[in-house]
Amino acid sequence: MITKKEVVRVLEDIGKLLELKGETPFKSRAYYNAARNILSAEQEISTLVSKGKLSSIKGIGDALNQKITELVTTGTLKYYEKLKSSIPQDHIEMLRIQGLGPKKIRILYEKLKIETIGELEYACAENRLVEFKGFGKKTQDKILTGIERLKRYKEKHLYADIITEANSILNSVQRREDVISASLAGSIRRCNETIKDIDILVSAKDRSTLSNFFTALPKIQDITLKGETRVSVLLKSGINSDLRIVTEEEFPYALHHFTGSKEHNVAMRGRAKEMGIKMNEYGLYRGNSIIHCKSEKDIFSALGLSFIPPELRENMGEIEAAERGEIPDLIETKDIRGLLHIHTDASDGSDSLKAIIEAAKKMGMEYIGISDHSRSAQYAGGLSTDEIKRQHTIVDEINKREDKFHILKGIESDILPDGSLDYDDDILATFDFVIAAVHSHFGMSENEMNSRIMRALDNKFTTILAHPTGRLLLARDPYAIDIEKIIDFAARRGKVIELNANPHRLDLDWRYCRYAKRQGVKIAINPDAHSATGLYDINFGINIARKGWMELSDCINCLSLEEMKKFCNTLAL
DNA sequence: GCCGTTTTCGGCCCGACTGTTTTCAGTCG
Repeated sequence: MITKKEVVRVLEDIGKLLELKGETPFKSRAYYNAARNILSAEQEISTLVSKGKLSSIKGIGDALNQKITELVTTGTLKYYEKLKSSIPQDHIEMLRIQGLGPKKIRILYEKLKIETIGELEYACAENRLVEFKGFGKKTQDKILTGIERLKRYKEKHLYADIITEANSILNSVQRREDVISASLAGSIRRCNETIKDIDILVSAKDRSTLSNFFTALPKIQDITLKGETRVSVLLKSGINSDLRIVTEEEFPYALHHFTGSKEHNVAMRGRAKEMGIKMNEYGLYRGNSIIHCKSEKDIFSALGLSFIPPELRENMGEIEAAERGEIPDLIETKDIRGLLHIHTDASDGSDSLKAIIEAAKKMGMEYIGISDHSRSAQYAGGLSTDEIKRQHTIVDEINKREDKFHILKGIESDILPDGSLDYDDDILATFDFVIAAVHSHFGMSENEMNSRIMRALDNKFTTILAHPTGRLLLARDPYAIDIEKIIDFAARRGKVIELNANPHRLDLDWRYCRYAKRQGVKIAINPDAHSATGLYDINFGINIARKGWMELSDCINCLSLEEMKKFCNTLAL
C-alpha cells in the first residue's frame, strides 16, 4: 500500500517538473501546498481516499483529488510518469545549483540539449553559455561555482554543528556599538534539525559600516553578494551566512519575515490580505498607514493571533491554532526532572557512573536512568548477565547513600531480528525500565520490521522504544517502517516512544510527535549520552520536542522521581 | 491547480540583488 510520504514525494516532484516545464508558478505551488497539507493531515491517505474525504483537505480540488486517488488505488500515476519522461532526470537535481533556476535550465536544454550536470559543467568550461540572451560571462562563472559548491557542500548541516558558530557571529555583531538589535533568524531560529545557512538579522544606525564589518570577519572565505540591506557570504567552514540590515522600527517585522518559514509567511500574508492589510518585511500597512508593532507579538496580535513560537512556524496548523488561542505551552529545559538512556564505561560510554552522576546533579536533575548496551551488541561492549548483576549492586549502594538523587536501573536492549529482547524474563525483571532498540538487520522489509518492533513493544518488560526509525541525519536513511502503525500499536500497549536527542538522530521526527500526542503516546526525550557532556544533548531534543508541539505533560522526563517509579512499575505489570 | 459573503474568472506574497539589459527577467529567500 502506498504511504502518505510517497504521495507527498510524488506531488513535490510534480511541482518541480512543472516549474522546469515552464508552467505557471502557481500551478507548482498548488502541488507543493497539497503535499504539505497531506503531510500534516490527521488521517492516513488511504482512509481519506476510500472515504472520499480527500477534498476536505485544504488545497485539494477536483484535479488533485483525481490524481491522488489514482496514485493511491493503482500505485502509479500516469500524469506523473508522462511528465517525468518528458524531462531529463538530472534537471531536478540541477535546480539545486545556486543561481540556476527552471527558466535557465530550460533554455540550456532547448539550445544546447544539456541533460546532465556533467554536460552543463563541460559546456561552461567550453564557454558555450555566453552567447544566449540573458546569459553572460558572469552567469556562466556563477553556474560553474554553483556546480563546485553543490559537489562540495551538497549536504545540509546538522543544527548542532553550526549553532555554536552562528552564536559566535551573532555575538561579534552584537558587541558593536552601532548595532541596536540583533537575532538569529531562518531555520536555525526555528530549530530545524538540519540547516542550510546561518541567517542573522540586525538593526543598525549605519548600514554600510556594518556590512563592511561583516564581510571583513576572519571566518569568511568568499563574499557571494553585497547590497544595501543584505550581505551573503561563504564561511571557511563551508556554511553560507546571510546578514540582513534594517532600521530599528523595521526590526520586528523583519524578524518575523526572515524567521519564516516561507510557507508560514505565505499563509500569514494571505491572512493579512484577507483583513485588508499588506504585509512585508518592513511593516504591516492598512492603506498608506503603518500599523505600529514593537515586537513579533504585536504583529501576531494585529492579525488576530496569539504569539506563535518560532519553532512552530511551519504552516502546519499553527496559524489556525493561534487564531483559536490554542498554541500549546511548549516544554522547556526547566521542566526536565530526570534523564534516561545514558551509557557508562561499563559498555561503550567514555565516563564512569560517578562522573555521570556529578554532571546530572549539576544540571539540576532529580534522577537518571542508566542504560548500557545489551549482550548482543558486542561491538559496544554489551553487558553479560553477570556484569548486569555487578552494576545493580553498585547502583543499590549509591542509592542507599544518596538522599536527594536516585539512579534507575535500565538497559538498552537490542531487539533481535525475531522481535524478542536480548535477555530472559528473569533478568529483564530486575530493571526499573527497558529501552528496546533496533541495532542490526536494518535491511528487513517494512512488514518484517513492523512485526519485529511490534513484538518488542508487546513484551511486558519494554518501557520505551528507542530511536524508532534508526535514521542518522545526513548519513543514513530510516529503515523501512510504518511509523504511524508503530505509534498506534504503542498507544494500545501504553508504551513510550523515545525522542532521541542525539543531534545526529533526533528520532522520533518532530513531524510525528503530534501524531503520537493525538494517539496518547508519551514521549521520552533521551540524551542517549555516551559521556558526561553528552547529557547536554537533551537540549537538542527539547528543541525538537517543542517543534513537535510537545508540552510538559507529554514527556515522561517531566515526571518527579516518585511518579517515574510508579510509571515504570505500572507498565511492567 | 485552487479558491471564492465583494468573485466561477482572475487572482494567487513580496521585495532585493544580479546580470543582463537600457527597463527587465530570473533567482532567491
